Amino acid sequence: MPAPPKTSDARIVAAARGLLERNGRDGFSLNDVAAAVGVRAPSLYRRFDDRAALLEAVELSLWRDLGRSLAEAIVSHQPLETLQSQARAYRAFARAHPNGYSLMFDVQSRPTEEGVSVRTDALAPALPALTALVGPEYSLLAARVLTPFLHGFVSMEIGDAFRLGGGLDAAFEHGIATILHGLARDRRRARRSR
Amino acid sequence: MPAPPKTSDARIVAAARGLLERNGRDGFSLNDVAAAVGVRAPSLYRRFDDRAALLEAVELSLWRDLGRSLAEAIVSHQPLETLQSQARAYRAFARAHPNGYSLMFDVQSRPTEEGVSVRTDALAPALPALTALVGPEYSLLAARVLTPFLHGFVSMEIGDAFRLGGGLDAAFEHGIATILHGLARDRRRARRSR
DNA sequence: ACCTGAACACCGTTCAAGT
DNA sequence: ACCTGAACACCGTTCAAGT
Repeated sequence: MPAPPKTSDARIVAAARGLLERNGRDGFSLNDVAAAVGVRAPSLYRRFDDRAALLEAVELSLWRDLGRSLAEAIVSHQPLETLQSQARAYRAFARAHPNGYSLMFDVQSRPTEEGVSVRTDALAPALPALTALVGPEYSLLAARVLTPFLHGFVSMEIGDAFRLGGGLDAAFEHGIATILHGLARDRRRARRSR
Repeated sequence: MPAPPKTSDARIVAAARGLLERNGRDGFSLNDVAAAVGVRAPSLYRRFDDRAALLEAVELSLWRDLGRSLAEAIVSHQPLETLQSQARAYRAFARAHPNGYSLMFDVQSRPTEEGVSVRTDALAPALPALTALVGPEYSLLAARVLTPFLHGFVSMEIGDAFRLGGGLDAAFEHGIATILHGLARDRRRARRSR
């Protein structure tokens, strides 16, 4: 007999993402997700292998949105200005979705192959400006200075780990400026010594 | 009637810390902790308010150990060398206790007042060298560049987020060098413009 | 004084039964 | 074809009962 679906993968992921953001990782339950899409928990298993698989789908959706934000933050032909704008977009994304952001970097679940490619795609919009700033042979190393700073700063901010007062906006701007200028200087030094 | 305790706070915390490291955050259970110290789960509630309180005690023990590592890493009177040594100690600590480290920065649980002071104490051994490098009025800002980089780098490393190959040791050393030189340069510029 | 079994509410997950 | 109630194992947590 016919039995039309009551919901869809996309609706489930959207509901799960909203609930995760509202209730936090520890308050997230499949019962709530099922109820939010008008279904019972066992029905979710027709579409997702298990809780971890559903959370991974949420994670992928978050990475895609971050990639979109970074692409939209390309505001100039000046690599320095674009990278600053993208750094601000990155921070704004994390502050807008703190629980989602911490899921994106959750240590407990290793990224799958799809996860790896979605992450690579998400950060790709920042590569042209970074390469323009530091040169192609140096961009991977530079990314491994900039990205850790960004991730570390926003995850500490989200986790309330900055406790000694002072404006975080200014600290962030200063950190970005210090790092970007330091990276650009590294390149000049490498050139000179060649 | 007398009833001597079968265990102690310290033994419970030690067992919990070992189990957390072995089984991960999601595999951590009070039943396992109780079994490890020869007791039943309800007995743990005499000593800790709940699961969150026990995990917080584990977290505090980890922060104290990190502080000890950073203090032992003071190897020179040269601030640059000491900070590099401490950065390596920080990374080594995170790699030695990946599940513990991610608990220390877990976004889900806000730090308590005791948590705040233990964190401050843990990072204190790095302050003299940092102040010597960048000057007292600039050390907070500098800490907010260096600490995020350290935390971001090691949490990405632990979470397997560096996927494009290349040696992570070299990337870490390079990042530290770039940031420390950048911070020192900031100070010189600030001096000159005064 | 300290520990425990039993009970409760709530999980994630499976599966046979329903339509 | 899709959904569900019932069941299972496993949680964290409470508490009256044991010694």
